[in-house]
Amino acid sequence: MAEKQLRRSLAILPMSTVMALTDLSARQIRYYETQALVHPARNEGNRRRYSLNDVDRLLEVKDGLASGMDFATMRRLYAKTHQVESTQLESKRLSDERARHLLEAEMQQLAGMRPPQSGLQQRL
DNA sequence: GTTCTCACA
DNA sequence: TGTGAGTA
Repeated sequence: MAEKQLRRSLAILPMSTVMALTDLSARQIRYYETQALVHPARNEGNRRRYSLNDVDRLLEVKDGLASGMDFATMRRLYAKTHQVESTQLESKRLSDERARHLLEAEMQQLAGMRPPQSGLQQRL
């Protein structure tokens, strides 16, 4: 099972693939990196290589931004996400889906959007 | 051909 | 955030 988590972290996707998967421009993807929102690996030729987790993160950043969140907020949010994922791996108590909903709920709250008792929050 | 960094009539 | 320049 740690196998799946490991594969998701393999940085093998080139910029073109990530662009297609996220519908973001190369410019935006690189910019988010300067904002410490994603940390792609580099190959021998200094080309960025993204993992499935990176793509996932980029997608989260995308709608986080759409919800009016700023980079600082998302950075803080991801620091928590790491804790959530670690806990998940250690205790095996949370499924990937559940962790994702947790993240989304937090995004909503931090963004000061919908009240915490609506939608996502209830399904947790 | 693709991606990288840097810079901005 | 887009785009063009000059590379690797």
